[in-house]
Amino acid sequence: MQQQKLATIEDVAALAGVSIATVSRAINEPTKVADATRRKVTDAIARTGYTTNAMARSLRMRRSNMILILAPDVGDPNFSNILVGLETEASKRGYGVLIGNTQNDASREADYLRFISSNQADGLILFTGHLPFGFRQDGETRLPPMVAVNEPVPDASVPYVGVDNLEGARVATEHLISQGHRRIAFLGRAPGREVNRLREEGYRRALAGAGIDLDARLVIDGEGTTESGRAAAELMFVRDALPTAFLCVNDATALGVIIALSARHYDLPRQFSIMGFDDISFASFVSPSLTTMKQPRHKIGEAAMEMLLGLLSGEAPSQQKVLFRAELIVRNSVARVR
Amino acid sequence: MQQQKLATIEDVAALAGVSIATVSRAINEPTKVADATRRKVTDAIARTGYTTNAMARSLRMRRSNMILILAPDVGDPNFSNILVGLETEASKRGYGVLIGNTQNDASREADYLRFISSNQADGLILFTGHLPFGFRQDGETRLPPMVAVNEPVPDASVPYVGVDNLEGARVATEHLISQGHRRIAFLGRAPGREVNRLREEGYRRALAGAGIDLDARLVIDGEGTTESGRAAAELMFVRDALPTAFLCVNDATALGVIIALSARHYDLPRQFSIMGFDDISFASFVSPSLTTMKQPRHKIGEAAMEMLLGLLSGEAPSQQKVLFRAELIVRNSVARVR
DNA sequence: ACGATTGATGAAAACCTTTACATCAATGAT
DNA sequence: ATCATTGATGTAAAGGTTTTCATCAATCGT
Repeated sequence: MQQQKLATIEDVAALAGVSIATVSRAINEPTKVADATRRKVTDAIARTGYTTNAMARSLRMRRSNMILILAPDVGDPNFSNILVGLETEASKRGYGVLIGNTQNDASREADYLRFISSNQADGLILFTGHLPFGFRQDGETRLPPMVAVNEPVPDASVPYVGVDNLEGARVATEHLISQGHRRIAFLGRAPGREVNRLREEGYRRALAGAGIDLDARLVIDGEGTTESGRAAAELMFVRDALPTAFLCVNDATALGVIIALSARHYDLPRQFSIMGFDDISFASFVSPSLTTMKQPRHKIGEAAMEMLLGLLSGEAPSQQKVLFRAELIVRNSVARVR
Repeated sequence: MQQQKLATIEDVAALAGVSIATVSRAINEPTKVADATRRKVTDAIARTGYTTNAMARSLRMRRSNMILILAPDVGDPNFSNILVGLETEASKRGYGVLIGNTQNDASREADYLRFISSNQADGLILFTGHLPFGFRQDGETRLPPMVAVNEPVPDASVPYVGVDNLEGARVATEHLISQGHRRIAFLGRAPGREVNRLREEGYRRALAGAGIDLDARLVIDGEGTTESGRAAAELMFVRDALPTAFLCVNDATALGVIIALSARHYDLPRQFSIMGFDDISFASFVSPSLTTMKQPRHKIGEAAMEMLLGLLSGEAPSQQKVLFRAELIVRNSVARVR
């Protein structure tokens, strides 16, 4: 159809009056070719509009210089910023990225895995929090180089780059305590999810550190969605065990709490303080704007990609786990307790 | 390093006791091979764990069965749902997708374009609203098959799949009129942006259709961000020309308006009605929840991909422009005028 | 002045497929 | 019984690179 017969390395070689080997070298190892011929070659390249065929190159080199990013949902508010970091670092090192949107669907995961086994990608970044489906079956197949991000995977052999959730939650809780709060609820308990578990642990330690006894009725389950936040807040009213402040496992949950409390016509933050975690984009838009812990997403992306590319070039991972500190962002959803 | 010598078609052939040609046929055109041998081959494939090398295949076939999606920002709330539609249709037809996050950066666009010229992708989906950078220079280079989505590109030769903005804005405006509003503001005028222009035009036609004179002070510029929405609302107070209802060019703008009005302690929607466009995910979360026009994003994605794949197989595009109707979603941000 | 070293280049193999063409046996028609 | 047709399979070429090895000229050290 539209194949207008792209120029190949042979066309360039002919035009420049050299062999294809020389052209290849002029492109990839310019120092190994004499100045005069290099000029002839670059000239011929410009004239022909030659651009090297990535397929042929990958076939020969047995690697694609591509990284596959597996994400359950590219719409996730944490995703896009981390992605930019990943891309930045990858392109700096001559790699491209490829995004697979799995929707947590096993067959989609398996589909995307073929990118690896068919050499279309050399390494893997996992947002999914678990090994992709195809791998879980047979433990014996060698895992490709990969790095987890956003959510660690249970399999300990996969390095992880993320935020220090425990420490972050502790800082958040201490911030609330510093504002005089003693009855602080934790919304979003989910022992099965590593992130939630760690944030809860940070919360507990901060309370313990301040000598505050934990009221078990103030810890509510939730997976971290807005809806779960709303439901959790409602549940507190049903139980009639009210806190003065809500520490939410993430911003989405916090948003749900704000919605629930606004619907009950409370004056925020005067009557209740609310704290989130993540600092997703509209944490600053919602009203009251959300005091939260900010994940350094760009930096996380860069670090993860750097680690993966290191793995690819044979380096042993310096550490299995790289954690960045979350930063306290003070906005308007937390007030001093009355 | 981790290259443990993947099985090739030759290994399979040897194991099955046939030629590599037969293996290839058994995989790609199963009917052309006898049942007995086909069984032997599939068996051998299973035993070797063979998976066909996409690079070699693409090199030989001169196409990759990959589609490149160029998006300025994967975090855009409209993006992810359209993406799912694109992916669904692509994978149904044996294609994979590859996402390029351009950040509206010319050099990134050019980078990603090499995917096309180096045969790593066969076609292009554009979210960017313009031809990618490399193309704009030299008009003579043949454009690859591509389809625009979300935002049309000025170049008329690029087919477009999207929502009927004019009609949708008209319906939205008529909804406000049906609630008794006569002083309706339009926030987000930007004649240079096709989407904004069309929505404004729909607004104007609805007013004209209802015999309402347009008060020019009620039309405010804005590119469509939350911040622009907030600023536009503030500007109305400065001008002291207040409407009873705000038609916002999109939900992000509407959110800005809600923030501005809430900050001024107005009771919404009793004192002002607000309408958005797009139905992005948190339109239902914000308070008051947003009455808006819903884009059928999944359907748009599917249709766009279908059209692109049609182009790739040589079909002429049935139409240069495919528009879906937006659906009115009534929530709580619009009230009858008092 | 001569052999050894260096530097630049070319020939050809290898990477793994798909597919046009050839081959061969079996079937069908006369 | 013979010839044409069909169906299944194999052989080999082609797709565009990179890279090893060989070649050759020029430089260097003595």
